[in-house]
Amino acid sequence: MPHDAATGPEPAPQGEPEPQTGPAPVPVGTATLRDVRRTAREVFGYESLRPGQAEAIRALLDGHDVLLVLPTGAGKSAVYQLPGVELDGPTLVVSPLIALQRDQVRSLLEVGDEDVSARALSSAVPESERRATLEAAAAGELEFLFLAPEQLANDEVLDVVRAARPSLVAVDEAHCVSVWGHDFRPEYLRLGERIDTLDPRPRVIALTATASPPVRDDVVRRLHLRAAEVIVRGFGRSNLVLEVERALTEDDKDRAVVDRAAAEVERAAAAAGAGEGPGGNGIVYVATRRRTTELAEALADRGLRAAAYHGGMRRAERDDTQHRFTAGEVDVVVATSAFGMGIDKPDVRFVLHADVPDSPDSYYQEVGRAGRDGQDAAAVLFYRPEDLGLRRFFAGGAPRREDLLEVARALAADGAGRGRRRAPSGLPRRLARLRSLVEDARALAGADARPAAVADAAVALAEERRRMDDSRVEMMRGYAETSQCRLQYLLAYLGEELDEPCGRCDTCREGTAAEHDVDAADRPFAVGTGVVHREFGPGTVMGYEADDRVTVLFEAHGYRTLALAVVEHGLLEPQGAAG
DNA sequence: CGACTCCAGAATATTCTGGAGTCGGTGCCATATT
Repeated sequence: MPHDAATGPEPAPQGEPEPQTGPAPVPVGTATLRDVRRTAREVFGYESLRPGQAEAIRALLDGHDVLLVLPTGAGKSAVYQLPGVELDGPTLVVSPLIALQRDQVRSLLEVGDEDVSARALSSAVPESERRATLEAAAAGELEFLFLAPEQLANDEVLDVVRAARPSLVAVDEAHCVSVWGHDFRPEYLRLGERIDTLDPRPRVIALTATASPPVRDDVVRRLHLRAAEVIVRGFGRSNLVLEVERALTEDDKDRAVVDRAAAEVERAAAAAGAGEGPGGNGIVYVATRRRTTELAEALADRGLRAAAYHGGMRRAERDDTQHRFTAGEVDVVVATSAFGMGIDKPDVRFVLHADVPDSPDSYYQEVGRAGRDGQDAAAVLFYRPEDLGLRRFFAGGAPRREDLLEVARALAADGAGRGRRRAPSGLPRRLARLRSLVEDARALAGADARPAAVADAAVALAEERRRMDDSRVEMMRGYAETSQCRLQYLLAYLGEELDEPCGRCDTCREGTAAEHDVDAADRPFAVGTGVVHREFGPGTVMGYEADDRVTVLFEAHGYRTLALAVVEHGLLEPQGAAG
């Protein structure tokens, strides 16, 4: 399934507004794919466009908005850089991290072409430089402007961007829209509406390396992508050797992690020494900041060059650790999920998870940092069922109804005055992050609904999201406990069918995967088709587990793995069939 | 949900047990204080 339209079989998760596909595509300017290929050669020095790149660029030129899901290292940046240069007007690049913006600006400036100007705008930029950037953008002298979505909440910045009349907006790491937008960084959910205020409305391309079907759907709808083309290029990574190691106690688990890390480092060094391998180092992911330092010390006691990394460390120290990792000066970085975005190191040889992550989405994202050079890389999850507790805690946290009511009242009061949208006046920070949720609830309940009704709808919506998050944790449990091929399991979750077991993961090596590899013809529903459950409502078949269970993504209940026996009892039926 | 800390109290003279309470991830920005 390399290429599917946004209107394809994917489910509409959660009771959110319909995607705003808007008018039919209108070709942008007169640039052709041939022009782009010439720019690729002459300006950027690319020999040719790779699979996915040409497709995405052509869709953009034809007037489509695009969501491109392409593995890291497959040249995502070029997909906005090339049309950015080719199209008249500047390109706005929305990027989640200041460090990432710096890297991207640097790599563009290294192209060394006078037409390729690039600057970033953030709180880290000194005032004088900020002025210069705003003036250059307003004067139309800037080809690429990088910023985080929060910058667009600033009216001065938004006005300048509007005046610059960008022809293209690129949203990099676009899974952040869905993964972070709902609570952590709500400005991600405002992006779509901010882009809509630009006149003429630019083309939009969203780019990410990892997005499961509901995440893709969420990104398309939240960014208000128009005439959207969703282009997905292979997740399949046959060089990742997946494995799960169970432990009874935390101490046992940590010992196993240290042993394994030491063995992997030794193996990589030996292979490099014998000229038979690329060398390289690895990452150990943990769930808490505290454990980063604990495990890094344990690894250092083993004689490894180990460093800790988490979001609470000082900027300079984080940068230093990341640099030493990239330069191969440390063997292992022990990190929370803060580590990784923007790391494009080809020879990461192993990614160990000392604690289970919150979802297969996160897990794939994190193990996907290993083996980008195509050489074998180990992805080992050290698993205790108890560790899922912390993940459930993070997934929990329902907002209080009284808070939702307060936000609903503030929104209702604000809605009276039209004109440019502003943050509801006087809303404390604590409540500001509930705003998107309440706005979604208002869209469902109707604009005229009373605040109390909106608050009720928001409670229901929050509950639905919590079920979704909880079900992702359960899917992670499913991964850890499955006896089928782990790669098949992960890829099925990401919406991609792998016909045969990978033959390399632990369950394949142990033979349990083969036992459960069932002929597709014996399955009651094809993967990707719509079904209706008597209790859970409509959903989409995501995959099969063992030979007696089916996993369905329900719109209102998230992922559920059901015994196939329920089909015989009529609990689960094809969509459209009469109940 | 579960790991950890703190403290009271019991069993014994320093250590153990259990209950209560706290904390746990990801980053932008603005603002106040050194």
